[in-house]
Amino acid sequence: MKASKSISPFRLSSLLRIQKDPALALQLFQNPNPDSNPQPQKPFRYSLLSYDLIISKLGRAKMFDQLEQILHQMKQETRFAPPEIIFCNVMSYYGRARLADRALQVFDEMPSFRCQRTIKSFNSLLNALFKCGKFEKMKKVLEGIEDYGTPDACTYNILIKAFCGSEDLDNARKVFDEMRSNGLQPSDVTLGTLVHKLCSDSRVKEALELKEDWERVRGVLPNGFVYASLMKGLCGIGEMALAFGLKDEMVRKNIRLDAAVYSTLISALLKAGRRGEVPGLLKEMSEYGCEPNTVTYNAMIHGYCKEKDFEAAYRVLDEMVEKGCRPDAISYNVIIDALCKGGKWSEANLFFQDLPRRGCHPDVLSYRMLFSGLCDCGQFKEAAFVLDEMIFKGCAPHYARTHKLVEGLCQEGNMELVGTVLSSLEKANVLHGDTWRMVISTLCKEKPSDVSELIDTLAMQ
DNA sequence: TTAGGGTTAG
Repeated sequence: MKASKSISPFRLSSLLRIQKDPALALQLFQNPNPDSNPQPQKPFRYSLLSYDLIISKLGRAKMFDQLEQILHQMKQETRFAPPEIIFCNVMSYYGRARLADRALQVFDEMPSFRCQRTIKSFNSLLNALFKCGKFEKMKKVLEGIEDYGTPDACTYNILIKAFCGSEDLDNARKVFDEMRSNGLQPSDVTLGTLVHKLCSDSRVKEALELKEDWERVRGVLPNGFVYASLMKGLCGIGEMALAFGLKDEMVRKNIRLDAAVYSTLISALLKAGRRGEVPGLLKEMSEYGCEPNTVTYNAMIHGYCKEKDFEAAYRVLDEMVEKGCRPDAISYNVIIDALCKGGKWSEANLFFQDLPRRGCHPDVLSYRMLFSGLCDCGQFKEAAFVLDEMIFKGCAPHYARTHKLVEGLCQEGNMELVGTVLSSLEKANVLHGDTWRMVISTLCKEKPSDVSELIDTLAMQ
């Protein structure tokens, strides 16, 4: 039998780059020569690029345990010292996943990878802590900033964003002043942060003035981030014509239009009942070489669901898959919520059960929406089943809904299921005193003999 | 993918 040729490190990185499925990419990384005959004697020499690619794929897919394994493997490599950017990215993934301790751990371990920490990785850690809401830890980390370099524009932008997010505009202003006194010019990123904050506080007029001033006085050219925030703010106060005017301004000034700008406008059109204008906008988007992404499709799904046009929403979902754009939890949650609110609880339940086949794992909101919908539709048995599963998956339900479920079951006289639900809630530590009192009061009225049995059952859990 | 925007609900 002819021996098959082993894959080269270069070939592996090319294959990893085009593999969209992170699980398959990991399989490929772990076993780059599955058909090799005989099996190679020497261990595979992974390139730094392959490490970078697999780490980014696992990070984006939130496959953190596998990512840690790859990091551990990379630490054993003696042929190279990994570049700082890999660790910056990993901290960024952990920040987005609200895993502050893991981000801190990565930062602490960088020297053991023979990687020097500069202000760049310091900024990544700072931003990860901010995303996790760990403001006290941010302060503590900032005390040691001198060990890693001088704060740069990125450091200041993170701090401005953090103070804006915690409504501490005085400190945001102080950081801004310090940035300038240290000779650093505010950038389009700084502008984007401030405009976003003003718009989310409904101070759209001030945001527009700021954008004009910065462009005229400081020469800061607003980018797509700035425009998308302004457009959303304007649409929110009913000034859609002005929002569309900003899009024209972007074209005039040759500022790159992107999917976020169009997603904002499509969402606004649908909220305003101007569905007929959406296809034209999609066509224009395509003419500017800009493809719809998951957010654009989600805006359409939401708009069609609001109109109870579920067929159109399903068509968008199919189109996404056809075009290689992966639906996310929001795509599905919007449909589940709308089906429930439209009384189509059975269809919502079936759709929910179908999620794993569609390659999507329900999140806490998927469970809460279905659970709430089933309670609202009076489908208490189904709701109890979903509750059990969501608690098992570690997703906490809202008190008002669980109370309504138990109340519904009490009214139906299904005390056996009440017992099961109460023990599930107790196990998840979300059994509220009012719910408990309501059950006891119902039992005392209807079946006093069952009270001690229920207490015994719960005591045994 | 060291910093900034756009889609769901609550």
